[in-house]
Amino acid sequence: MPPHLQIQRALQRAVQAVLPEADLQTVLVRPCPDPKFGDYQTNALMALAKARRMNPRQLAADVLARLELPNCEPIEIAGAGFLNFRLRPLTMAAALREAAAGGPLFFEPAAAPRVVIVDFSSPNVAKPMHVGHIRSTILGDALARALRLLGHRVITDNHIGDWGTQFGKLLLGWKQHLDPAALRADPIGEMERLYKLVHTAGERDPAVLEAARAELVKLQRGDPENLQLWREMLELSQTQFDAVYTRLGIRFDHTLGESFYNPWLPAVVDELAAKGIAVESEGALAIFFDETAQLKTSPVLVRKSDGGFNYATTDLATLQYRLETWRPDEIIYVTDGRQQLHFQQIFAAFRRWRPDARLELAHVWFGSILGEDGRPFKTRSGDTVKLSDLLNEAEERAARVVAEKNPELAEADRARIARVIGLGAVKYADLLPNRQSDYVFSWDKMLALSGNTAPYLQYAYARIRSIFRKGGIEAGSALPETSALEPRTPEEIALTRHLLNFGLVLQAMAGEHRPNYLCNYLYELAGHFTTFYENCPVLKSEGSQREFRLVLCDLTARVLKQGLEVLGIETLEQM
RNA sequence: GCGUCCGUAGCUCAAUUGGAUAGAGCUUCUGACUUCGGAUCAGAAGGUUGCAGGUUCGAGUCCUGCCGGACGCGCCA
Repeated sequence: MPPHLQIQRALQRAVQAVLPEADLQTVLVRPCPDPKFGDYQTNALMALAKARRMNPRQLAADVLARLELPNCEPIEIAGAGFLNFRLRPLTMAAALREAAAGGPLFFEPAAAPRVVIVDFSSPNVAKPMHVGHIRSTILGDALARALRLLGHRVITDNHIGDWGTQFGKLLLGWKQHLDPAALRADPIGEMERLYKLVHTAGERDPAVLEAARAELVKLQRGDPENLQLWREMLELSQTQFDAVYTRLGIRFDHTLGESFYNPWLPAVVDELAAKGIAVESEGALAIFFDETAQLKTSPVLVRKSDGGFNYATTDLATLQYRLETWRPDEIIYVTDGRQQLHFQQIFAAFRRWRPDARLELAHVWFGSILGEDGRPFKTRSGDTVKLSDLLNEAEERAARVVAEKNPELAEADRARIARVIGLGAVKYADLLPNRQSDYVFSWDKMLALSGNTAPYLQYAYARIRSIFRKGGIEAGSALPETSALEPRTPEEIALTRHLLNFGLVLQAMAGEHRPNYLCNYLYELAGHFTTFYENCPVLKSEGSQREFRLVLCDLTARVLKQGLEVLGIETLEQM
């Protein structure tokens, strides 16, 4: 078991002995902000004391008296009531050995795995995937990977936008203005052109809008011709989506679009009406809320006055289907922050509809991508940047740098390396900022290859692999005794301390759905490694010191690799 | 009007959700030994955390007011 969990559990037992009614979920340890205080600390006792009007230092003393931690140096109470823990060198050595011997890298897989559905990406049919889709796609994929690594059963589902009013305009455009050659050359581009054509015409001529609406009604009633065309649009779009996902290394367990749930919509609405949850309002069927100030601002419609259904209806039907099909413990929706009200409405409606369901619902939202002018992102022509163009540019820029830095590599290797570096840079740039901040899109920032970027982490990894190549050593081939694994120099100690925190950070990332925690951890890890690398020769050292340093290098490489893997980023032996 | 989120170094962003001296990258400047990859490293410079109050052992974080911005608010998804 990783040391921080040993401390945390001992601490929780001691707290329970002193304050039997305390919520142990709040009793957590974390890394010390400054090594001079120790390796780990807790500030939970101060919060517990405050809530009970107790003297925090007295509470700390009482807990301390019941705390048994043979793996730590004597524990001190500091400041207003912090407890600081310092690991004995042999404890660090034992933790390193456990991981080096093939155990988990400083984390403990979940004892009780949860079933978690991650709903992300969700592009729309007949539209190109643009930079706006990248955040949901990459963020959702990283969260799914983190939860999987921690031992949970993760189900990913791409809830694509394959139904709705846009198909009226698309069908009309397809029937009147389709250019078959253009469709073969660039299906999405052609469908987008058709949609815009009808949309613009509709703004001037109400008859066009009426014709589009008629096509939509025909589709919804199951007209064979329109259904056939709709399926064709779907298939063309799916091909494009798949190309992007393959490139990004992302796969979904399921792709159940909105249309999949059509058969259940009437029954869902009937049940909501029968239970009195949804009520008649201005000809439509609506659910009103008063749970929070935000929910009071507006009701949600589950049936329009013309009898049609909308977004909320589909989402409720989707919830029901997922609940019955997969029995999840949690569903995570990864979408734009503009949908916050919508998801609060869905969640609140669900609670009333299925009050007994033990299901956690999380809306993991992210900020908008803005242009350099600080306004929502558009290029000068008014179109957003296509995702495929962004990825192309990333690979091209990386290829230029690879050619410059490492011209002796074979051409085929260079292309593969440039691909890994370019895609890594894009993904990392997207995962690094706090997801809730709006961010300003910039080619140079998105595609930067130095500083706090994926290539910096990949470079640290490649350097370690280079040490093993140069020394003719197989990583993990000879594992020294625990006594030989005690860090001694300041650089060794700093690197070891940081390695030990990998599990803690993974847990925090998964718990709060924030991949930037892991990005920052890995960046700091690479920084500690580089400092170690500058100051502590590995291959030229001797005896047990050499063995220890090789283990440290190997573990650093493995944590970097696994951490990057969680972010969906590949590593390279050479770059 | 109501609601949500935000305002931190010249620029782009962090700050483990109330913790100890607010940290990085980019930019600028100064350095790096015939030692494992210079996509690197060491150092310098850069701050009244929008403004004014309040809460407490302790506030960038919580509360109130103001200034500024983005977004959302019944028949789109």
